[in-house]
Amino acid sequence: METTAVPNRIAERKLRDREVRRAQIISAARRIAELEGWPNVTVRRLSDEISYSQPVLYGHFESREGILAAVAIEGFQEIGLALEKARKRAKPGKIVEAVATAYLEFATSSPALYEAMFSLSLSIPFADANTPPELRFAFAQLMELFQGQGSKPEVLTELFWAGLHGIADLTRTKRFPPSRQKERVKMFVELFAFPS
Amino acid sequence: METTAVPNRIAERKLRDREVRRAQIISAARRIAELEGWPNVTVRRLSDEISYSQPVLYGHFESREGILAAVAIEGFQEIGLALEKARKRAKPGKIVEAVATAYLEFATSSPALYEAMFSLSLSIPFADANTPPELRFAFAQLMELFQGQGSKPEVLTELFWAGLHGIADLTRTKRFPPSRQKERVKMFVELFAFPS
DNA sequence: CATTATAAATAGCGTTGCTAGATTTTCTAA
DNA sequence: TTAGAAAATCTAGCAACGCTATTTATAATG
Repeated sequence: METTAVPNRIAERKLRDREVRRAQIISAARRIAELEGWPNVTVRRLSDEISYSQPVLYGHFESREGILAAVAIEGFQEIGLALEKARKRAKPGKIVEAVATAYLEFATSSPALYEAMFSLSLSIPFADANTPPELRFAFAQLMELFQGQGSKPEVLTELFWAGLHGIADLTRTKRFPPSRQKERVKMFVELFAFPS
Repeated sequence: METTAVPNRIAERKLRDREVRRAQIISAARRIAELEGWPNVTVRRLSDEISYSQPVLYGHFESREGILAAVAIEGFQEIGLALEKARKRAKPGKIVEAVATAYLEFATSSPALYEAMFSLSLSIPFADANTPPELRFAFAQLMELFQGQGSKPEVLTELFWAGLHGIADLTRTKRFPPSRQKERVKMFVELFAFPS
């Protein structure tokens, strides 16, 4: 019973090490992307950051795109939690405003992460059975807002999401001047606060 | 008077030829992008399509990105015209709906072009003095819709644009199922039809 | 300790955007 | 008409990219 127990502990340690390294890769990718942009997140650069040779990365991810996809999923996890927190802490009547603000705050404070989630065209399945739970959870937070009222909460949620994403994306790509952001959010919230 | 007239005609012809080739490059880029995606639009591939060597392309554009930027500007020109047409032909009371539909129709029918305009992060200046006129014109078409009513037509226009872009982008990247598109447009238009 | 299994590194392939330098074509002027 | 200048174009190659077959080093096993 001990001759098998030792190999188990070793195997477990190896697994832990693997996870640590995987996390390091994702973390390095995020950091570089946020500081220097996604084109600077090369496989060579990442292997340098974690002090391993390139092929090691391919033991963790299928391809460079796989790394970006992992970052994106981490992003969906985080935005989901941020939206949930905003929704639960908001005063009644200010819920829509709080969630909208949280969404845009997330996009503004981590533009490269937001870019990975939406703009880099990664092949993450969405509205089907293989959709990662992190994505479902994030979308569910938006759905909560329009659950009671109206006849088509799904469509309304989609429009709310589309509006927020549009603002975030056009701001991120410098189409919108950041100066009017407050006004924009105010008017946007009014549109969705009481959709007769 | 003739010794100078002849060189002029030659110079003019050369200029015409240059323009033709420039247009060929842009056209080939659009075609390939729409059929095979932007990653397949390589400088080698383009030089092949126009039957010239690679360096010739760099006599027309500063870089590969410069070619994509030219495609994007062509796209803004076209969407501007499409929106204007929709606005002018629409029945009174149906103007917002007509423009919204035209916008989404444009994005759906030329997804790669739309991607070049918005998703590929090209450095086209926007809200400053160097903004290309094609962009100003396109945005002006949206502004027309909310000119009379409300106190802040600019902000309202931005929100309308953001909403349309959000729908277009999330549909293009498979976040939204195309099935509910009609419903989405209907509800979206209602939100903006009478913003008290 | 010898052997086997596993983990990691080296080295290199094919492709990319881009460009210096050689070459050809075109125009100018004697 | 033709020699020389100017302009246009091509050839060939660089550095960097994603990715991988093969070799080498490390670790676990009997």
